[in-house]
Amino acid sequence: MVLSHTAEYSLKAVLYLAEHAVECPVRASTTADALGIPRDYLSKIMHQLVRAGVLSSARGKRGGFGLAVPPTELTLLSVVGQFDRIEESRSCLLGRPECSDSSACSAHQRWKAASEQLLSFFRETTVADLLRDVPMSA
Amino acid sequence: MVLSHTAEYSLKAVLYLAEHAVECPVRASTTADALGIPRDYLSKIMHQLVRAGVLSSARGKRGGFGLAVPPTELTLLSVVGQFDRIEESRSCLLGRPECSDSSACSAHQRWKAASEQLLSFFRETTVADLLRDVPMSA
DNA sequence: TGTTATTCGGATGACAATGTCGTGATTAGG
DNA sequence: CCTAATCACGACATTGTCATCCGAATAACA
Repeated sequence: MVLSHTAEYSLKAVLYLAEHAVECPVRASTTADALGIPRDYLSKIMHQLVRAGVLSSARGKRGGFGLAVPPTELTLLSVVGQFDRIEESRSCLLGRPECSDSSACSAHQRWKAASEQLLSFFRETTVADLLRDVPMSA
Repeated sequence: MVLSHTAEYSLKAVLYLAEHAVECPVRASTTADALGIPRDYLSKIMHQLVRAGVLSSARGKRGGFGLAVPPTELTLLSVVGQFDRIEESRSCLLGRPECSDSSACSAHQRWKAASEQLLSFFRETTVADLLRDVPMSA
């Protein structure tokens, strides 16, 4: 519910590359097979991450994908945000444009707290944080 | 992002009815026009809420829709949950089935906190809570 | 230079979410 | 009883997401 399939795939792939693409680039098909994601679709997702500056790619015989940013500086938002617009979580749950801190509906405070916490999770957690102790089996 | 269009429509409609359908039922088209929602689509959504026991309906000349449950006892989850499966928010952000409190990835704690807070917002907030002081202009 | 492995990226299809339409069932009021 | 108003509900159209296919472009290497 929170993340689309595409966004979840992108996050899994980035984590996989952070682990396996430290020396040389890793092919898209290798990544897709390891994670159980459709090859051609993941390829497209990774390509989009390249254009966003998150991944780097190399064509040709020993080509593949790798991180373009150190894991400690790569937030989950910069990955997932390419596909799901989680920043634009409405300030008002009901889409009222004028709902704000000054002119708030009574849900505003509680809703803001919940949505802000979700957003800050993606904004403050880095890829390195997710690699501490887990081998990312699947 | 958090709610689908359908779920957001349903919540808006319920709040509108909670305010305007206190005496007599309110027509679907009136509600749709007031909220800027496609008429026939909202009609379908409200009908689904009737079958779920959230709304009551009356056919015929002076028919329309009204709440079937007092606003103080109607949680947002019971409305929105008819359309979006927000309860099944994955325990692990990456869909790892074995990720749990005992076998947790390093994101688990923070992710759990954020998603739990979101869920409890919908589970504990009632329609009455959202009506305190706002006229729900749009 | 030619072959091969790989990314790049457009064309296309499957499917679900969203939105529209039309017909029938039910009720109020003349 | 008749008519207008309204919900009930399935059929259809549109749009967006997810996924596949295939032909380039590119680079390593013999």
